[in-house]
Amino acid sequence: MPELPEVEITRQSFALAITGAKILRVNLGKALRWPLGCDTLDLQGLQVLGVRRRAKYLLIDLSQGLLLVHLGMSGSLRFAKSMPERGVHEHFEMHTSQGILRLKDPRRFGAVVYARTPSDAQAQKLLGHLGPEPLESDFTLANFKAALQGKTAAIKTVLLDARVVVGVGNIYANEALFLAGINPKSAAGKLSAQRLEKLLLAVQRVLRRALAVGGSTLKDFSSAEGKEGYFQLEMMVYDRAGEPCRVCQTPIRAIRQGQRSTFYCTRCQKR
DNA sequence: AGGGTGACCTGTCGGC
DNA sequence: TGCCGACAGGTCACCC
Repeated sequence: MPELPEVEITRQSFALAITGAKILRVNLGKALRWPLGCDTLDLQGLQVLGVRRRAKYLLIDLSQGLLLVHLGMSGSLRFAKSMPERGVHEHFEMHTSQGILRLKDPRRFGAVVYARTPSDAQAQKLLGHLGPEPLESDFTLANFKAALQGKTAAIKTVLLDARVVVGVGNIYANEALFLAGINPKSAAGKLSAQRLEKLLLAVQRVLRRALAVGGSTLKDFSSAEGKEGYFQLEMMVYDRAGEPCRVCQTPIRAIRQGQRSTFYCTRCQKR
């Protein structure tokens, strides 16, 4: 489900409400991708200082250490004063003095990991290699160019590489390439500076737009308050195989790249 | 070192 | 109706 816009919308939807809360009790369901990294009792009594985002991770700062939350492919968080009984796919639950936080994740590719310090080994493994935030000032043309230098891999695949830029997943990689008029199969290292700049701006534009409309709700994404997103209504190519291009009417083509679906317009994205 | 693949896990959907 | 394969918003580990 979640790429940068969905993760950021999730963050915004509960950060204020949970800040200042005391952790009362934590319950776990089935195993997620990685173990919590501490006893649930260790979290009791800690206070939530705030919620940040790095790449597709939510960082819940605590009075001691922090929780890294990743939504994987199918995860969503919910925060509310009270909730019905925990469902089969709700594998993490945190009762606090200000409400209950729950992670629902049917596929269990997501995770909640406790890091006692920023240098925690698991935290380093997950966050240490991450590249620039696409909507922050370190995502510059010079950095982007340097990251793609000499790469022969297809630009679509490279856009999904978190060392190059974080937060861009399959939907927004497809959409950004369309906006930039770039063929997803083009070798990343062969794109001119001018075309790279177009792509950089397209990545930012598509992410900002998705943020503005609450993210994409394809199947079941919603914010921690239960609000759905509407970006799916504006998708130009993603999941539109065979449908007419919204610009030139050419049927959208679907191919596989790196075991992921790619969608593009053969006329608007020639090279 | 870069690039490609398999693995993790559950649910859903289309085709026969 | 039922079964089976393909595929789904991610990313790490491993191979060459």
